[in-house]
Amino acid sequence: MSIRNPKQALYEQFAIVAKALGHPLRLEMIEHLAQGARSVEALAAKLGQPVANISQHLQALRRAGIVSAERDGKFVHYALVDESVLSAFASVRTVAERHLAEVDRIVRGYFDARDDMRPVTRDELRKLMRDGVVTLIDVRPADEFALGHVPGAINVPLGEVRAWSAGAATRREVVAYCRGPWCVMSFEAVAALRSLGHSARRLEDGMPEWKAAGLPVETTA
Amino acid sequence: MSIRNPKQALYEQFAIVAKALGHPLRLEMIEHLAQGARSVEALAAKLGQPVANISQHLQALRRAGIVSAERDGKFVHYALVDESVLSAFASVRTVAERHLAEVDRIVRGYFDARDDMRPVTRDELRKLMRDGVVTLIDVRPADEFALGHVPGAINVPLGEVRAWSAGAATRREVVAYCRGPWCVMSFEAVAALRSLGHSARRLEDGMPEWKAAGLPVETTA
DNA sequence: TCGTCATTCAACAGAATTATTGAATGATAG
DNA sequence: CTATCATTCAATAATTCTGTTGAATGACGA
Repeated sequence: MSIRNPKQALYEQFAIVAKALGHPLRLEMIEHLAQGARSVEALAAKLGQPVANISQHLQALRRAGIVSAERDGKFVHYALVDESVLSAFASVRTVAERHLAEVDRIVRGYFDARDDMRPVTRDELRKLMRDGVVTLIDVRPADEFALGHVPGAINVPLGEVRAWSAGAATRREVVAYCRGPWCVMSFEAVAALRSLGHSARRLEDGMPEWKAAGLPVETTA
Repeated sequence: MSIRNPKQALYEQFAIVAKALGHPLRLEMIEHLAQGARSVEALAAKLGQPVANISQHLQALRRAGIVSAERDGKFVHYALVDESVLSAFASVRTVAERHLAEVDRIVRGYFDARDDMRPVTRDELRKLMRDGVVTLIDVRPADEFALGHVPGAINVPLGEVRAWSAGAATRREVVAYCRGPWCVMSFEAVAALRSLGHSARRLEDGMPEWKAAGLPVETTA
């Protein structure tokens, strides 16, 4: 190990990146950062973690070239360096989905119990939106919605779904989306809406994927 | 940490996969396995590592759903479960190449010193081969060559490049490839051939990428 | 300048990962 | 059955990773 040839040195660099992805909290942080830049404190609040812990994990991600930091007054805003990070996240997820039995178990035991219908694909959604036959709700918190959402979507944060649905016609189908294919909030929203007599489905994935597919994104200035 | 919601449980599963990729030796093992299935002993010999160490790393990879094991008599052959692993490897590598300054340094300091010409792309190579104007050499060991190589390639393991080149016309351009874009052997082969007066270039990547692109592969039964 | 606030640092204990060693297992050949 | 061989297991020590705590830094506003 003392003498390293250039090839091993490269593998070590690649391993730094993979190792940085190898912690559940850091993966969750990446999914949040995929929605847009965040300050340390904001991230910590989202994840319910001590600020110092989040700060240290962010620095691990920065050393791995996964996030970039930009100081803005008192705050330091962290953001994903580019979409290659999401692509790495996605391929790791693909391996896990295909080959880890435990993933199957978790997904079947929790998600499917609440969502027995096929999710809506992006293409389907675009057609449904063009035809004006569905209401699209973005169940993420307002700040994330403001930073970028699917054109035509209404922001209904998860906690407000019940109240919002009271004023919505039950005959019109609702499509819900949030942060990504495994984001729990859209599952919860769909479950709540169904229990209230609405017809509801999930979008197959969420905002970062929508943006990554090159589809238009609307922001609230 | 004691109570985990399903979302966190999923992140933990994804982290298992990423963590398994987070070790230089395991990455090197994956690159070797991308050439085809290998026994524990064969892998250990290739990497110059104790068998027990390789065995343990293989089991770590197996727990992460990255490799599969198949017993054949006394031997256990390990193989990558599917191409999703290579895609994960590739995206991790992409992140590192784009954002880790150290990768730049290593590549510039070592590889570029020996290879100042553009590598040949896959499409270019197919045209050159169709026109019959280049000699394509596969500088991997014979066993890897036998398991699958680019049609029309000649197997010239790295150690035999010098001897082989003596009998080859220096006027005909040589293209060399090996295990992948960072495989050292093709760089070394090109450097050796140039120092002997040949015109030589590297293929931009190697065998697993060729196969992954859906291009034809020839095997020696 | 001072106080406040967001972030980082430093130090610590507990946990996990790693390479090594030697013994145990499982399968084949004689 | 026994010997042999490939692989795995178990135990160990060294190292690294994690989360927590409290103090230090850096920037802003009064």
